[in-house]
Amino acid sequence: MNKKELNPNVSVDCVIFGFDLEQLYVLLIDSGSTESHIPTRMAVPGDLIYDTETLDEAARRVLKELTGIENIYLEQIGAFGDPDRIGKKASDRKWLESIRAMPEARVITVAYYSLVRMPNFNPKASSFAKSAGWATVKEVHDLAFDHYDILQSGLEQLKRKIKTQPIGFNLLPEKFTLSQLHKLYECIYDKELDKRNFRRKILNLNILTNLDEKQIGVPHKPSQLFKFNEENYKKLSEEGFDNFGF
Amino acid sequence: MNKKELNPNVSVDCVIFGFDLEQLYVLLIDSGSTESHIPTRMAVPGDLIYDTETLDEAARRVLKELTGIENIYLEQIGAFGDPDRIGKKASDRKWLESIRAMPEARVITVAYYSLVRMPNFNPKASSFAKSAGWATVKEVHDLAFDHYDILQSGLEQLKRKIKTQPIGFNLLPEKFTLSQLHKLYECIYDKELDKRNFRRKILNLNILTNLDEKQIGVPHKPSQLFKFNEENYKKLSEEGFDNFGF
DNA sequence: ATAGCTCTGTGTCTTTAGAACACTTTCAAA
DNA sequence: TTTGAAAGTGTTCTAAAGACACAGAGCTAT
Repeated sequence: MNKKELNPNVSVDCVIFGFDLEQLYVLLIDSGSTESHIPTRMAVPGDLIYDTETLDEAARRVLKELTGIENIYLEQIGAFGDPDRIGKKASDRKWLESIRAMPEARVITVAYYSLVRMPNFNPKASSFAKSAGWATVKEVHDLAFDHYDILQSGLEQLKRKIKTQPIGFNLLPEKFTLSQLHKLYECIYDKELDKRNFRRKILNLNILTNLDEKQIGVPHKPSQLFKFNEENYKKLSEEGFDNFGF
Repeated sequence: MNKKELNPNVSVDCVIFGFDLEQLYVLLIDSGSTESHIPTRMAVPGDLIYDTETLDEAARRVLKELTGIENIYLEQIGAFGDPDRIGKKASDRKWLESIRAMPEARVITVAYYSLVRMPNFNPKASSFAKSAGWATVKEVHDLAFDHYDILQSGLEQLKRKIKTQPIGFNLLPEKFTLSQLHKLYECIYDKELDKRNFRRKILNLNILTNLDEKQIGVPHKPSQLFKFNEENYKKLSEEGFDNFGF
């Protein structure tokens, strides 16, 4: 890939969600500045696009560079194009100057969100991130540029999408318990869901395979382990199903 | 607005939906070429953006230039950025050469859809449209560039959105009958909906005001006229309502 | 060994919403 | 005044959502 093909007008930004079986997280990078007069700017990872790649490819490139993983659930949130979006805050401009050839150019960004299995990887530094780490979605109140808006849009879209498609499994280990799935939905909606009703609904969909395995080493009654049954889900959605109903 | 500020890399395209109380329409422009060896290219209206305007403003500018109307329901569909999206078809390139200063440049487009009252205006020629006219959504099978994909995405988003928000009223006259509203939903979903169930549901929402007026001059029992009650809808949505349930 | 802690796992009833279904009324036109 | 065309109106049945409480199994601490 030739650096000359970088398009200075269009970037992609990726809201990467993770779940540690307790809380919902988002992956943030920071400017890592050692100059104390430049406040650290937390942001979601992103990069300018190359003129030879599609927008989805650009997003996957950013994800791969940061996480090393290639097959990640990815979906576009939309385009963000306020002419002032990257220049509103002085501290943002400082950072931009350090990473972009044309820091003053207007940049339209196309935002994506993706869902990953948190334990699968440690985010690593990359060309666009001096350091990277997980923050709980709840604790994030301010981000560089318009990234807070982007995060909220991504979260809304996740809430909407997870009602009608089984994308939550991308956030869980391959083998998971019903309680963990239950907790995931509670975290995403930020509200309690009745345990029995939740279990009834999800089991009636018949899209989980009971592995006849149990948790080991837990200090309480061990739970059954399940995995997502893709075939049954396909059958279900071919019948016109479009609602998990949570 | 200064032409020098045109950004050659980013455009907006607008899928404009209309409803004539019988069918759902989309507004298309064509190249209007008189040279018979260049096939007419139907497309949704769009234009490159200026570097000083937001994406929404660019879309509204296109809408205003084409229709003369300013306050139009508008919502972003998303970004379309395949590197080949405008150069795949030879006939598209011919047209591009006639309207763009840099016809070979890669252009990412941000697509919007909007809902208008069809009888309110006649689309007029503009800087980007030698002629413009309505086509029923059903009869459209092929459009320039990736505009057919954009149309389908817009239609999907409309279907989704109209389930949870009262945006359909933007397609109807200010005063409308329940049958007209019913027909609108049937057209958008392309399937029959039970008349009595539809009326019951929509009336129970209490977001319509009965105007105590009747249709005049119709060759059958005249219908009550209603209008959308914005205040009641606001109350309803503040209570957390998010489902029309069709 | 046993008492206590913690999370798992299960069923019923009530309420609400959706789906199916047919006939009478009103107006204009012939 | 008859006819045609759409308006307007209720009930029943079925399916899903919501509310709700206690026994079981494994680990730990004493």
